Amino acid sequence: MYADVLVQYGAKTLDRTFTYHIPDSLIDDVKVGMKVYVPFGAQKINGFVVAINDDKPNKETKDIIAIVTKDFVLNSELMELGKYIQEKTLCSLITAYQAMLPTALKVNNSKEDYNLYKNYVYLSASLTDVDTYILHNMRSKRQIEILESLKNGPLLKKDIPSSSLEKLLAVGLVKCRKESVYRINPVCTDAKKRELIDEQNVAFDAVVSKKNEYGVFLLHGVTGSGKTEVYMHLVAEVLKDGKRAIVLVPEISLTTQIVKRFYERFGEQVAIFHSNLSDGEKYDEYKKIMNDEVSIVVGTRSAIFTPLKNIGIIIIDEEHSSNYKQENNPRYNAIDIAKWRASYHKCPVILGSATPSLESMARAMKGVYNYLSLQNRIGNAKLPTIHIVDMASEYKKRNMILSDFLKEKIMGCLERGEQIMLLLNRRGYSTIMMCQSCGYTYKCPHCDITLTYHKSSNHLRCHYCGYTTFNSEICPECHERAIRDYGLGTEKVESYIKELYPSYRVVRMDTDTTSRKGSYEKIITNIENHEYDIIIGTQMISKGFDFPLVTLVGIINADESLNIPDFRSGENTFSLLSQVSGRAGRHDLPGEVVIQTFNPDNKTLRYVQKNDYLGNYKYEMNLRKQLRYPPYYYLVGIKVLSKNYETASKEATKIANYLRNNISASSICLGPTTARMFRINNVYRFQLIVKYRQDDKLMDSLKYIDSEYVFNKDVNLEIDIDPLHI
DNA sequence: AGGGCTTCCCGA
DNA sequence: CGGGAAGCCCTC
Repeated sequence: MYADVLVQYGAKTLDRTFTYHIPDSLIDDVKVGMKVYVPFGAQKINGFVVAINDDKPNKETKDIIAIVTKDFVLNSELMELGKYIQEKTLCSLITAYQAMLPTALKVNNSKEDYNLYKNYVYLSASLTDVDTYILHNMRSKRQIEILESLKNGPLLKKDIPSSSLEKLLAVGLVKCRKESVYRINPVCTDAKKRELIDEQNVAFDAVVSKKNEYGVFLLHGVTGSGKTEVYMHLVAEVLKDGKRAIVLVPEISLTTQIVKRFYERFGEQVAIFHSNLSDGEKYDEYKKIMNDEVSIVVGTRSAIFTPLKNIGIIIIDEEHSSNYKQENNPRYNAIDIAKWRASYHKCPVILGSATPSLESMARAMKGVYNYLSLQNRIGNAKLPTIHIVDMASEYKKRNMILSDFLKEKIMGCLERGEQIMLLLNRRGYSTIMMCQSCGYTYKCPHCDITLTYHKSSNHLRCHYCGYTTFNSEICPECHERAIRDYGLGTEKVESYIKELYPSYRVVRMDTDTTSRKGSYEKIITNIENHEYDIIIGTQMISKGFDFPLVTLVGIINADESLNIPDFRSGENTFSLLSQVSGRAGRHDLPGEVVIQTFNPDNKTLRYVQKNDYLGNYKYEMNLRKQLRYPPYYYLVGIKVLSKNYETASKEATKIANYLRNNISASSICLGPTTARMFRINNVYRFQLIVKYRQDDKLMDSLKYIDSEYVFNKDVNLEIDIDPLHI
């Protein structure tokens, strides 16, 4: 027998199988989807079996040396899915499989055992023998106590004093046993099920009536309308049929609150899966899923690849989030994967959002998706009142961070003992360092970007290549002592707020304060317990949070998001601001939102103020139509990278010419232009954009140019199909 | 990807 | 002539 094996390296040059002979000793054990150890040239490396057959190949073969992980096999559904990812994202097949596997099981990983073991002590003699021993040793109180306890089940070795244990082992009454245990053990607290109300029931029934077929539902529900409760009811319904469910959330921060609710309701039936788990934890959860010990997986993007069988529903919360798209190879979108898997299992996909992406909404309008809507907040809660403040006049009053209006609102809130959230979508202290005298700014010598000031270490750092230099107060250009920081970061806002409200408790939530394991959960608990009055944060505070005492949301600088030069900036700003506004007044207390901006008449902001999703949708759709952007056109982004400026430019032009001759006449190829970051780490970057509606030639043309550069060491290509940013 | 074989360049 | 870096090619 022979096995077709993919080798562990992701290089495009190796994107094909190699055929190995399966030695007799392994013939019964080698299976498709297994990791094997093989000789490869002069090396010995890991490979991944994708097919087994018995025709002898013309070429000479070597023997598979060993099986790497005996108890792990990728199932046939996921083997198929890998091919889809390869086809869809133009990555090598092994890259697709690698992306689907947790670190512990990745093909290039040779560490064998990720199990966590505990030592147990258990009775190894008959109860009669034990009781006889007890009768004869009445003075050994400690030993008797242990034996009595062991009658009810094994104990942890570490809980037994070693002197007693040694004695009991010696007389042969007990034995030790090493057992693998799970690191995460949820507890079901039997939280009582909340009943669904009117709109929720309509949505629920609509999905249930089509629960045994593939279909996509867009659940458009305003913030606070109880989407999560609908998800939970749907999951419960699916479990009743003996099927299973995947629930995706966009970021780790959101898993915390949603996982808590799923644990409370479904307990140990739930596995959690996100990249903040340790390799061992992820391995454990993966194992639970693989062994059919759980029925629900809650997690971020990568959770879509977990080997859950018999899936009855896939739910994607906050479906508009850009986090579902992976920004490096393979550039897949979890929503596409969800649709693929749902269609494989013939079950529904639920896309939930308060601000659906234009793509999803357009599909719902056309009837491609089933449209479901939740228009009202639960209970008495009303949507918050939104104010827009013009910062131009505030700057004249020297109010650089907070307007008088927002200060007034904050004070009122603090006096009433309520909580405040302030959003600023930029971490760090300040954006740029500039000389006030000559206008010099610090730039990275390797990249096309200004350096960011980090106050705590007094360093200037490039966020792309990591270049770091000391901050000097003297301008290297004109030698004046006039270097000043401009622009706002969360750090700066935090120190300003602390100065302004010294007797109140302030917390900052951004990647810098939440990166340590557990710190995130801790901050959330502390906010829930009202140990903080003011919460300052980046967009991570915008989604999903439900704190009853938060009644005021302040957006420090709405222009930050509005000014990003991307065709999606309007859409993204609308959803960011709507989402964060939705944090205010979710329960009995009414909420208010203050948006600070230099563009008070901006259309997007006005739609946010009126809470007019549909108005914004129509406005944006009109722009997209005129500019031929999604959802009217599909996009492909192609980046041409080279250390040599001329080479990059020349090759990009060559590719553009090739494409113009080899795509459908209705498609458009733009460029080449320099990419937005035209130099990163001394690599020059040119960019092409293809816009198309339907193009039978495009994929083959892309594959062709991709293959043309496989062996080119001076030029690298990055092809992004359906990019979120260009 | 990475190891081995070939080539090519420079100092002696 | 020899060593070492650089390029090239192959891997079942």
